[in-house]
Order: sequence, then C-alpha cells, then structure tokens
Amino acid sequence: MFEKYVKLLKENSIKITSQRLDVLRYLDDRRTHPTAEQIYLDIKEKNPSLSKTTVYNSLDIFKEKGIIQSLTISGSELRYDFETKMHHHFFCTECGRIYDVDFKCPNVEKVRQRIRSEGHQVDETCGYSKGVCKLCLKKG
Amino acid sequence: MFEKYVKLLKENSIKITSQRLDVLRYLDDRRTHPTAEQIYLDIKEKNPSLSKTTVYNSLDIFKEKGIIQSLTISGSELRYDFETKMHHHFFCTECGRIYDVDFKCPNVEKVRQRIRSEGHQVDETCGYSKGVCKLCLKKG
DNA sequence: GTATGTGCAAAACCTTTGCAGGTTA
DNA sequence: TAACCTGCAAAGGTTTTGCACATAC
Repeated sequence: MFEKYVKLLKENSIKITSQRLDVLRYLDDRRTHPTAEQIYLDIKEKNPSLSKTTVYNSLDIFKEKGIIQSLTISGSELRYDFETKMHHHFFCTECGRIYDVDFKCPNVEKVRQRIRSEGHQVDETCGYSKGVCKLCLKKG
Repeated sequence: MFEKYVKLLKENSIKITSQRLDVLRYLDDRRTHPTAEQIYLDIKEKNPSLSKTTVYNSLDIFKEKGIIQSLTISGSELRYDFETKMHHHFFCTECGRIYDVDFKCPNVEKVRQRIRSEGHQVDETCGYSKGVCKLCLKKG
C-alpha cells in the first residue's frame, strides 16, 4: 500500500519516515486542499505522537521537490494540493472549500509570453475564482 | 491635492480623517502592491502618531467599499492594490515584488461559465504567475 | 556511525479585538 | 451631541525556530 509513496520519496531523494508516508498518502487520498492543521489533526488520530512541526516539515520538503503545491486564496492559512499540474481553483467564501475546475485555458501561453516580453522569467501560472459554492447556496 | 480622495471617500459614505486620506493617497501614488506594514512604516515617517490598527481599519473599509482590492500570492502577508479592475499579476519569488500584467484574457468568461455550470455562484476571477523578475535576473 | 528527522515548547509573525479618549458631521 | 474613529496594548491564529532525543541509511 505504501509502495507507491516509498518510491516517490526515493525518486526525490527524501529520507523515508512513517510520518512522511502518512502525510503523502493523506494528501493523495483526499484531494480536498486541506490545511496543515487538518492534516495534523486527522493523522494524529491514528498516530497520537505526531507533532505539527513534522507536518509542516514534510509539507515544506514535498513542496520544495515539486511533489505537491500550496495555495492561498482566502488570505489566511495555506492549503496543500497533491496535484501539481496547472489547474484553476474555485474558492467558496462561505465555507472555505476549494474545488478544482476542469478547464484548460487556451490563453495561458499568451499571458506568459506577455510577461516574458517584459524581461521576466515565468515559472508558474495559476487562476482562481471566488464565490459561493452550490452546497452553501442550498443552505441559503 | 487631497480633493480627489475627499471626493472618493464622500462618494462611498466613508467619514473623512487625515489617516484615511494618507492611506488612500499612498496606495494611489505607488502602485507597488504594498503590505499593511509597508504602508504603516512609510506614512508613520511623516505622521509618527499613526497606529497599525488604523491602517488595517482603513484598508478593510476601502476593500469593503470596493475602492481597493487585496491579494495574497506569496502565502504570507496580504498585499493591497488601488486598481480593482480584474488583471493578471506577476509575483517575483526572489524579491516579493508584484507587477501588473497588461493582458486581458478572452477566456475568463468561459472558465466562469464552467464553474457556474457546476451550480456555484462566481463573484470574482483572478490569475497570477510566479517567477523571477528582470531586476533579480540581472543581479544573478 | 553520522547525518538527518522528530517532537516539544517557545518564539515570531501578521492580523484582530477591547477599550478609553479624541474627532467628525 | 451622537456616532464614529484613533491608538495602545493585549490576544488570536498560523508558521517557524532551538534543542534534546530518536531514527534512517
């Protein structure tokens, strides 16, 4: 079960620890863009000795190696995402949920060209929308 | 000199105080997407009695009235922008500068339609890129 | 065996809040 | 005058840091 994550860590020259495997699997299983706090609380249930420092530590190293990405839309806490391919996000201002939007913008390259033409080096491009999600609309 | 900002505040039913005029003019003069801290420090030089609470307070009310917008790309502090029309931002991961990108993406409406088709209500859409700016590239 | 990771507590950082005194319309 | 704003200090929430102990390779 952990084979997949062991392999991923090895490929990225990251030392294997049970905590890192837990965090990685957690992010892969639930693509809900959780906060560090949520990851910490959920994993802690089964592994009470886990510390928040270790969660942050793991997230930092995964991010550095490009295994995951982080996003901040709300302006408050960081959210983490196992999916690193570029995609648009939809953020609900009522409940804080983040949804992935399945839309590949055909103009992304043009914006990037525009920025490069100013002399900058472009590494990453993202888009997001804010609004009220269908679940919150139902509640009123 | 302040006429313009007095008018803007009056139009938005915001009581006029010298602090609010200072913050508003600061944001209008320098379109550098400053942090609350930067705004505070710079204005404080000429008006030492200014408090950070008042800066946050002013920024909040301007944002609420739609006079300015806030953005978070870096994941840390909020940045403030006098320009509220939708536009793409370029964030330098070396120095933290944020540049405006002059490009109107013709596909924005399509993404928004896609999100609406899922049943959500879309209020706002933004895009940004990350990379290294020309100034930092020069430095090496 | 050595370098690296973990967990705890404390600190750092940005932002918000409570309240007394001052200012605007 | 009545409502609102300011500034200070303290609290709140998220992330980082220092250090002793434990673990991976």
